[in-house]
Amino acid sequence: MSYDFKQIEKKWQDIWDETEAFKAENNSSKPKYYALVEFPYPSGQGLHVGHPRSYTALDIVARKKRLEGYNVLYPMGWDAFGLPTENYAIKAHIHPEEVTKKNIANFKRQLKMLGFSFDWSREINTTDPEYYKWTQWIFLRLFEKGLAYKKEMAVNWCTSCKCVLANEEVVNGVCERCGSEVIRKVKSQWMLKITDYAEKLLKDLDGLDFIDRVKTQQRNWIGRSTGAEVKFKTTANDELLIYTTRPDTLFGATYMVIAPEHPFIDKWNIENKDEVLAYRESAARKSDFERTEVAKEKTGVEIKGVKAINPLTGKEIPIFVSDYVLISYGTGAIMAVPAHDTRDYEFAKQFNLPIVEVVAGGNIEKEAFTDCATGTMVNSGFLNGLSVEEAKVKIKEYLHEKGIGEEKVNYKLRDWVFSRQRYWGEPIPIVHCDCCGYVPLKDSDLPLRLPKTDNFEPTDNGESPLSKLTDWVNTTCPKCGKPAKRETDTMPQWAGSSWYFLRYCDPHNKEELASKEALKYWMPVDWYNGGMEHTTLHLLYSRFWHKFLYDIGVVPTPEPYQKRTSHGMILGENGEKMSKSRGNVVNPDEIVSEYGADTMRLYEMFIGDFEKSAPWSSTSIKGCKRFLDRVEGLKYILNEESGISKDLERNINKTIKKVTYDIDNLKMNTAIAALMSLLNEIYTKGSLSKEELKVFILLLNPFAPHLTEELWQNVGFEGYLNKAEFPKYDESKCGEDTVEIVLQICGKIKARTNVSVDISSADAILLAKDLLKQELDGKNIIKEIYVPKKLVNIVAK
RNA sequence: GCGGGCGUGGUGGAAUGGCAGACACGCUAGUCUUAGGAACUAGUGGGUAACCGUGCAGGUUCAAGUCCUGUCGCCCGCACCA
Repeated sequence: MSYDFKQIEKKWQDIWDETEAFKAENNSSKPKYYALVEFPYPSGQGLHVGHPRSYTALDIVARKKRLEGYNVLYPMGWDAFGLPTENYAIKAHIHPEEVTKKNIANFKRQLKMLGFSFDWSREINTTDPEYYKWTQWIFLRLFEKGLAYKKEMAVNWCTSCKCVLANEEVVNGVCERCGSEVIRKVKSQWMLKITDYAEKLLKDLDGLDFIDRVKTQQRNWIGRSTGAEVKFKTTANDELLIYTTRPDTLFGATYMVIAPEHPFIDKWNIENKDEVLAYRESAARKSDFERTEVAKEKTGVEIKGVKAINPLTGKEIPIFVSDYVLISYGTGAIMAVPAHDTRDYEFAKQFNLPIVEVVAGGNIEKEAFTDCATGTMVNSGFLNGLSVEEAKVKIKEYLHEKGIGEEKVNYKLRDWVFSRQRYWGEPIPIVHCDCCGYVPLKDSDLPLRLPKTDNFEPTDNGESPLSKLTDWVNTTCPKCGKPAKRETDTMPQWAGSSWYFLRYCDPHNKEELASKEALKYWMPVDWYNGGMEHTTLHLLYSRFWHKFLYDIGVVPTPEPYQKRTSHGMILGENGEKMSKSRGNVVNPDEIVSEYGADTMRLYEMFIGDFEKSAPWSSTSIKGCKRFLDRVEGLKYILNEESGISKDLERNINKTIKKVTYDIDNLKMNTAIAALMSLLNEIYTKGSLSKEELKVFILLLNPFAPHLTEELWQNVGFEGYLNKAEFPKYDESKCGEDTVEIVLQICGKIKARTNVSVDISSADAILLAKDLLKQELDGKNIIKEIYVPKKLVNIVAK
C-alpha cells in the first residue's frame, strides 16, 4: 500500500504558493516567532542532504508555532558572493552572475520540492545591489566610527586562491576552502576592529540560550586572560614592557624573551646583532603554521650586550629572542619563569638557564609546576607563605604602588581582515585621494555597483581584478573633487551574512536596511540553527555587527539571536564525510523522487540525535516510508462507531505531550518514535474515530506536511490544515489507573504485579511481601522501599 | 599538551539514579503470491538453564548505562596566547 506522493506533494506545494500560506505579517496582533536557518551558499553541486537536516528541524518548529497561533517568520535567501562561484566562473568562462543565477534557481527548486514553509516573498540575495547597498552602508558607518581602518600588515595569503584569508579561515596552516598552503604576505588591508567588542561579545554570551559547545568555542576564540603588564629596566637604560598572567611568579623570572619582530632589536646596541638579525630573518621566512608547531624544539638567540633587571630581585637576567613569543599578543615580550611555565621550562633546559622554584608543591626537577590552585609561595620575599591566588592580589598592589606594573586584560581575538583581492564580492565604497586620504562615498551614491566585466580573473601581482578596470578605478574625490582612485578590494564572503537576518524583517525597504518598526517587532531571532563550522566566523562576526548597529541606534536589541542550536553532519553510508571523491554522496533529488519529500524529511529527523553526526542509511529510510504508508492507510480504518478506548485516549494525550516537548527541545527522533508507537497501537486496536485521526494528523503535520494536508482534506476536515490549531493535552488524561510495578529483593527483579496508581506505600510493601513470601521465607528484612508507580524493593538477608 | 563530549544488540539509536535495549533498520519463520528488493503476522541482547549483560577496573547507593575515582578507545574544540 503506497500512496501517490509525487502527485500529492506537487499539489500541496502549489496550493501553499497560491494561498501564500506561510507569509509572515509585519502588522499582526499575534505574538511573533522568528525562526532562522543559515541561508545557503548556492554552490554548483546543488543541495546537500545536510542542508535539509537543519531546514526541516526549524520548519517543524515554524509549522508547530503557526499551529499554536504565532505569526511566524521563517525566511530563506542566498549567500551568493564567494570564491567557489568565482573559481568556477573562471574555469568555465561564464560570468559569476550567470553562474549564481543558475545555481540559485536549482537550489530554489530543490528547497521547494522539500515543502519547507519559507516565506518566499522575503527572499533575499546578497549579490543584489539593492541588498549590498546596505552592506556597504554598514561599512561606511563602521568607517565613520573608526572601526574600519587600513593597515599595512602581514596577512594570510592563500597561494591557490590568490587571496587574503582571515585568521578564522586558516585551519592547520592551510586554506580552509581549498587546502592549499597559506603563506604570510605584507599587504595593506582593510580591517574591522572587532577587538573593540571583545569584552561585550564575551560577556553577553551569558544571557543567551546558545548550546554550550558554541559558547565555549566563542569564549576560547575571544581568549580573555587577566594578568599584569610589568616594566623591566634594562642595561640599555630603557624599559621592556611584558605581559604575564602570573605576576605572582615574578621572583622566579630568570630570563626574558622577546619576539623576533620586537622593535627594541633595532634600537638596542647589540653585540651579536648579525646573529640576532639572522634569526629574525629565518623566523620571518617560516609560515605561521611552522612557527606555531608545538612539537618542534624551541630555538632562540641570546641578545648580548643588553640585560634586563628583575624588579623584585634586582638581579640582571639575560634577554633572548625566540619565535615562541608572538609579536601579535600582549606586548611581544615576556618574563620567563621556567619553574612554572612549560614553554619556559623547555627553553631553559635547552639553553641551560637557571630554574628557580617560587611556588612549592610540584617537582621542578621533572617538570614545570603550573598549577594555580595548590602550592605555596617560596623564594619570593614578601610573598612567601601565601597561596598563588593571594600572591596574585598582593603583587598587583605592590606593582601598582611602585609604579612598575598594572593589571591588564588581554584577548586572543584579532581584528578582522576585511579585504579580498577578488572580483565576486561587494566593492568597498571608499575612494583614495592624494589630498584627502581615504574618503567614503556619500550614502546617496550607494550602491556602488560591482562593474560588469569579463576580465574578472585574479592578477599575478596580488591586486584585485577590479584594479584592471581603469575606467572604473579612476574617479573623483567625493570631498575635494580632484582625480582619485577607487578602492579595488572587495569585501569577504562574511560581509553579506553579517546582517541578513535584519533584512528579512523588511526586505523591500528602499529607505533603510529595515524599518525601525519591523526590527522592533521581529528582533531578536528566537531560534537560529546552523553549523558548528560558523561558530567563530559568521556567528561571531554577525554578533559584532549587530552590537555595533545597536550602539549607533539602528537595531533595537544588543544581540541578534536569542537561541542557537547546531545540527550534526549527515555522513555517507560508510560513516565517512560525504564527498565526491569518496563517492558516498547522497543526492536529495534522487531520494525525493524515490520516496517523496515527506519521507526524506521524516528520515532526516529520525536518523538520530539532532546534534550528533549520523551515517545515511538507504535501508533505514524505508522504515519512514513504511510509516507514512501506514499513516495514509488510517483513513480506511476510520470508524465513528469504534467507541472510545481509554488506553488509546491516554496514549494520545501522552503523545501530544511528548511531541510538544520534543519539538521544543529538538528531539525530533523521539517525537517520531512516539508517533510510530501511537500508530502501532491504533492498528492493534483496529479502528479509530475521526477525532482521534484529527489529533494524529495535526501532530504529524510539522514533520510530513504534504501527506497530512491531503489526509485532512480526504477525511473532510474544514479548511487547510496549515491554518488549524495544534492539539493540547489534558494532563489528567495522561495518567493510568493501574500500573505494573516491579517487585525486587535486594535490587533483583523477582516478580511484577499490577497495582492502583495511588496505592499507599505500606499497602504496596505488604502486597510485595505477600507475593514474595516464599523467597523471603527465613530471611531477615532490613529495609523496604516503595517508589510510586515503579517498584518495591525489599532488602533481606 | 590543555579543555569538552562520547563508548549501550548485527545496525541507527531510546532510557528525570528505579523493569536496559523504546522506535526503527536488518535478520528468521509464516501468510498472500507465477514471482518478491511489495504488503501483512509472529519472533529477534547472550545463555539449555539458574543467570549474565551498557569499553575496562574499582567505589558510593536499597538500587548505577546514568553519580564518583582511575584506565583504555573514539570524536570535537584550542593549541608556544605567556
